[in-house]
Amino acid sequence: MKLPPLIQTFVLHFGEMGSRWGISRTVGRIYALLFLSPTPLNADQITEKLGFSRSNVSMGLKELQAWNLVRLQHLPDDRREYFSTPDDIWAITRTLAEERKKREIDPTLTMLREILMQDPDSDDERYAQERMRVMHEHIELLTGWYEEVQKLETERLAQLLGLGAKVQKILEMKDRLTVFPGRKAGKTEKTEKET
Amino acid sequence: MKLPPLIQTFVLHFGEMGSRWGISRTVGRIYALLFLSPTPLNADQITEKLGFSRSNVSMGLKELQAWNLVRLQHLPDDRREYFSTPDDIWAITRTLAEERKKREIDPTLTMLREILMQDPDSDDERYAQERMRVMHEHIELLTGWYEEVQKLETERLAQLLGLGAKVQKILEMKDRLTVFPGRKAGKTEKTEKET
DNA sequence: TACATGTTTCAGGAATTCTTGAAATCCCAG
DNA sequence: CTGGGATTTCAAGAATTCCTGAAACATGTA
Repeated sequence: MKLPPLIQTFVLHFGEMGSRWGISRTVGRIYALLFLSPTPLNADQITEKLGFSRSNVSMGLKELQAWNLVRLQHLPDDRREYFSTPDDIWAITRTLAEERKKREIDPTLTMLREILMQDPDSDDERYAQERMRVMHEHIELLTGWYEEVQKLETERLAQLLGLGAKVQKILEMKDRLTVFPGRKAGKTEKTEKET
Repeated sequence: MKLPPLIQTFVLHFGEMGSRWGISRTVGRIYALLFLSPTPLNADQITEKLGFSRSNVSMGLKELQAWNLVRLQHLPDDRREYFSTPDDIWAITRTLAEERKKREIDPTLTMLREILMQDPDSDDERYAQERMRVMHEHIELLTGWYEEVQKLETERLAQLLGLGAKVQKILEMKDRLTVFPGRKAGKTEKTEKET
């Protein structure tokens, strides 16, 4: 692997982190390389730059495609497949969140729903089921919020994140409006749900 | 392993998911068992219920302690160590988020900061560094928001999540107040940052 | 100190995951 | 239809991670 030092550091880091992110070292490095590349790369170029086998690169690219993390395109007068990552970092984040949810959360929600439909046979099971009910409700709350937020335009999302905890100020304001309804109270009090 | 069926399903599921969560099968199962248990359990009880080796349980508990996911306590007149998970699902979520950030995000932020201090030696490096700068800024925005939100009381947080995308309504309201300042505009326009 | 109970360490075998090269497949141009 | 570049599949070897039993260690008690 011969890469400029800055790029190499980044690529190696992504490789090492790969295991913590649920992908392999190879896949992490390929992604990192593509992310930093000003132009799309084909499999042979990746092989050459990273120095592992052609088939390994092929597998890695396949996995990245399954994650929707790379874009495949063709160049004019060239039969080879070129890969790149989206330019928009927000888009990347959205994809990442979506895919991780699909892999890490959804199966658990399904499992919980199935268990909660069954009847407990003992006190231990009754207690366990109650714990699972709480967990299920909690995850639904989190993913429900996530899905709503995922729909926001990037601009709004950035605005929300920029606010940080100042959201609290807004919530407090809303409370005041709800408790002592003013002109705008009608609009906001519908947003009340549970405390 | 002999457990009531509902509990066994949950425990096995957590074991299988373990790999996707960055923990091992063993650790996943131990955690699941503790989560569902109405009383704290000691290592021998866990060994007995899950049916793998005592030392494996010991390792697993050690790892769960490193994650701050289990609480160690002693019972009167008993020298053995008993383990349990916190009752509060919000507390569990906060811990999980904190630890994952520590393992999955922070090292990358550190690496990015180091690279960004260096001078590029070529156009490729210049381009790469620009990509990294964007990534770094983006992650800082996300983690900055996360840290703010992590400080909120659980009640406020639940309120925020319950709102979902209705937050957008509030943001729009804020916009209106900022553009055409009314009585409350002074308070909210300070929260403006970047769009 | 000797003993009993409980916990951790650790080296090696088991299981899983990763990586590779060779062969098979695909697909377009001529 | 054929030739050849491009990609994928696959079985086997390499590397890594997981799990175990035995031994070491720790701690409280007599």
